[in-house]
Parts: sequence; structure tokens; C-alpha cells
Amino acid sequence: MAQDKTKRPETPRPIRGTQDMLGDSADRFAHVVDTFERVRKLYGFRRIEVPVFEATAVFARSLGESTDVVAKEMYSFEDRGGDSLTLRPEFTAGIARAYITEGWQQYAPLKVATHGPLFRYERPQKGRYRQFHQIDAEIIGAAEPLADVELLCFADQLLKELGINDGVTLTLNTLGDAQSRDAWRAALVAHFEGHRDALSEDSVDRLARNPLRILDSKDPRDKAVVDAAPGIDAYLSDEAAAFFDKVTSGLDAAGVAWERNARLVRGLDYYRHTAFEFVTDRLGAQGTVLGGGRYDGLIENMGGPVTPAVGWAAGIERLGMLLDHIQSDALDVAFIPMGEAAEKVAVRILSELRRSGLVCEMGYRGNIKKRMQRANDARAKFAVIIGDDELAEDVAIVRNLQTGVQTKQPIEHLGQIPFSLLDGMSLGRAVDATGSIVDLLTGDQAPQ
RNA sequence: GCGAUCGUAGCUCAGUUGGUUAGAGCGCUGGUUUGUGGUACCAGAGGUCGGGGGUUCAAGACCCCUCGAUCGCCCCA
Repeated sequence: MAQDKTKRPETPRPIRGTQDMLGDSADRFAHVVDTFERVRKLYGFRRIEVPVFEATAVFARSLGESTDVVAKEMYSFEDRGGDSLTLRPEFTAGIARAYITEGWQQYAPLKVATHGPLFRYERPQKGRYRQFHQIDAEIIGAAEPLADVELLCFADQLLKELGINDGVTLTLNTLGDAQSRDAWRAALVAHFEGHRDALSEDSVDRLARNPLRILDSKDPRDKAVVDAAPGIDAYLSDEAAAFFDKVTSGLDAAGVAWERNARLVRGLDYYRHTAFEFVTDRLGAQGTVLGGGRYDGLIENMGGPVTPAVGWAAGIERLGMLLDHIQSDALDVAFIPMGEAAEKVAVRILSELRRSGLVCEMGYRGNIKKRMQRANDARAKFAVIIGDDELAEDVAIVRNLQTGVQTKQPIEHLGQIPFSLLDGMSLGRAVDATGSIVDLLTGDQAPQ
């Protein structure tokens, strides 16, 4: 009664930045993952699983100890033994760790793919959550530009098969090899130092912390200085230029459209050569749909052997938001038994049909009207109604829910004869027939 | 960490310059149809107006605090 309300325990709230999915959003999510799994096999990427949490050092090492990303934007905690653990904020570092500690070097060059939840301690906004999900693909132990090309073709085909390539562009850049990168970086710092007064406060800040990031500043005050900044091309070594050329000509050969974005950068030092992002303007402030690049320096940074590698990742939720329209799976047959005896018969036929691959359902409760409504809501093609009257005759009513035409059919036919043949005309019993399917037709076609 | 906007039924929302008993659509339950969905009609259930404090004869509305959400900034591995 009323006083029970005061006793009702308080329901714990969901954690900020987490999501519960049912219906449309869950269907979108599943469609992205299904498509990824299918396309990944076409490219020969092996499925792997890695832990959701690691020693904090795995991610701290890959990011460089000092960045505030490590301090402020990771979900870290101490376990009971006092060790610092972190919920994975990305896939690459954990995969790199596994590559070293599991001896996966023997499989190099190794093409792997995975998907699952990631965690970042950030304030949620459109297309950005604290627990989010990504699909991920990596090629480890391949220094060849062909690896970059294959990975990009994979990404391109995935987006096309998801039907979201419209309005999405592949933007591409090279960061060169270590020498090219360092030379360019020095030139950029010199340039920005020279125009310090013209920069926004944020960018003056970045100049000290992470000067490459000034290139993708959103502040309009920075635009002129950024536009005048030196591009990397003048600083590329011959080898680096040749590498980039092989990547772009490979994309052309494969028919993958791309645009050069000489301002596209990566903040971390282990990135080399190719950097890319598939971008859209349909997601508010979060424009990147899929991003990645070559990280030849990472595995070495983590104490492994010198190992070239390239990879990408994409947010499942973001991809899901870009999908046009997702139709949930329709039902082939809805069973509507009335009474316990009918229920038992229905359970038997239901099992047979499911084993033969039909999508079937039977509700647990409700009168016939209610169950018909449910069948209709589930977009069932057929309803099979069995009550005491039908049981007495050993028949079931098969109703086509699109046409509204229904017939009585011998129960033994269900599961043996396709529904397309049971649709609209009553069939006789096999024992009365001479062996030809035509003999089963009785001419009793009048719907109820 | 910072800024803006917003919290009213399960969902989406309305609610006048502060004024009696807080409304609609959808959904849910039941009925018209005791065994037939999609359409229609009728009825019913369902609300701590996010929470706390204040102003007032009177607060869903005004003020303060707090919690939460959304969008953006910072950051973006």
C-alpha cells in the first residue's frame, strides 16, 4: 500500500557515460559488429581477444608517462594487492603487450581484429561515452606499405557495406620516418614561436605541451597561422616520400577514394608514416568515424623487439548512429496455442521448425487477442493457432498475417511442408493421398 | 576541470502574468468481439512535477543550493 513507498529501496543510478541498449540502438550496434566480423574474414584478419584491464604501465608506457591523458583520463584503480590497474582506453597497447608476452612474433606479419568495450574518464557528449565500444584491426610485424593499403581497403569496404560511405571521406597524411618527423616538428615549433602573439591562449599552451596539435585547433584565431605553417613534404626523406607514394598509388589501384590532409597529425612520438581518418560532418563535434595509422615505434617502446605495425579503430556507437535505417529481424511463425494440451503440441512443432532454421516464437501468456497483437507487432509472417477444437480434429489454423487468409492444416504437415505451400489452401492428409503432392490438395480453400 | 541549455505519467511533451482537484498523444490493462492481429470507438490504471531549502495567502512555474541529463570547450590514445 501507500506506506510501502517509503520503504522502497533506492535504485542505484547508472554510471555517468554508460548506456543501456534495447531496440533500435542495440540493433544498430549488432549490425555494425556483424558486418565487421564478416568483412574482417574477407581480408584474412584473425579474431583475437585481449583483457579488458591491464597493468596501468601498459597504457602509461604507450602514451608517454607525462601526458595529462594518463593522469586524468584513464579509469585506473588499485586492486587488493596494491597494484595499479587500468580499464583499457584503447586496443593497441594491450594487443602490443600480448604480441610481446605471448610470443605472437612467430606469426608475423600478423593480421588481427577484435572488438569490445573501452573506458575513458571523460565528460560524455554526442557520440562520446565513458564506456564505449570499438572495432579494431591491426597488422603487426609488417613494414611494407602494402599493409597500410590492405588495412585501408578493409576500412573502406566496411564503411561501404555499412552504407555510410556517403558523406564520409578518407583523409590521409604522412608523418614520415623518425628523422622527417623530427625535422618537421622543429620547423613547426619555430614557425609558431614566431607568431606566438597571433595564437589563441589554448594554442600557446599547446606550443609547450604538444605543438603538432595546434594544426587541428578549432579556434578561428589560429587559422591564419596554421594555414601558413610549413607542410611536412619539404622535410620528408626520400624513403619516407617513396613509402607514402606506394600507399597512395596502392589506394588508387584498389579504387579507394582519398584526400590529402597535410594538417592531419598524431600527438604521440611512436607514430610514423601513414596517419588517416575517415571523417564526417554528421556527428557534431566528433567528426572522426574511423582512425588509425602506423606505429612503428610502439612495441619497441614497450620493451619488445623493433616491430613495425599499423592499425585502426572505429567507434561502434558512432558507426551505428550513421546507419540509415535498421529493421529488426522479422518473425517467420508465431505460435498461438490455447490451453495446456495445445501448448504441448505447439512446443513440439516449435522445436522442429526452429531446428529446421525458421524464426519462431511462442508467447508465455495472454488471451488469443493479445497473442495475435504480439505476433503482429513482431511482424510475424504466419500465425499458427491451436485450440481444443483444432486438437479434436488434429489440425492447426495457419493464418497469413499479411493477407489475412487462414486455412486448417493437418498438424503432421507443420514442420514437414514449407509454409509457402500451407499458405491459403487446405491440404488433405497424407494417408488419403496416393503419393503425389497434388493429391493432397482438397479444394477446401475458403478462408474462415 | 570549464560553459550553455534542460529535468512534469513507462516514453515524447503541453501546462497562460504564480491561483481550486496537474493534462494530451503513444504505450499498458479491460471492453465493443467470453477463439482472431493490423483500423476504429469506449473505459481504466499510472504522477514524491529530479531532490532540499526559501519567497508568498497561494509555487510545476519565482530565488538559492544540490543531483542528473544533453550539447559544447579542454583532451582525444
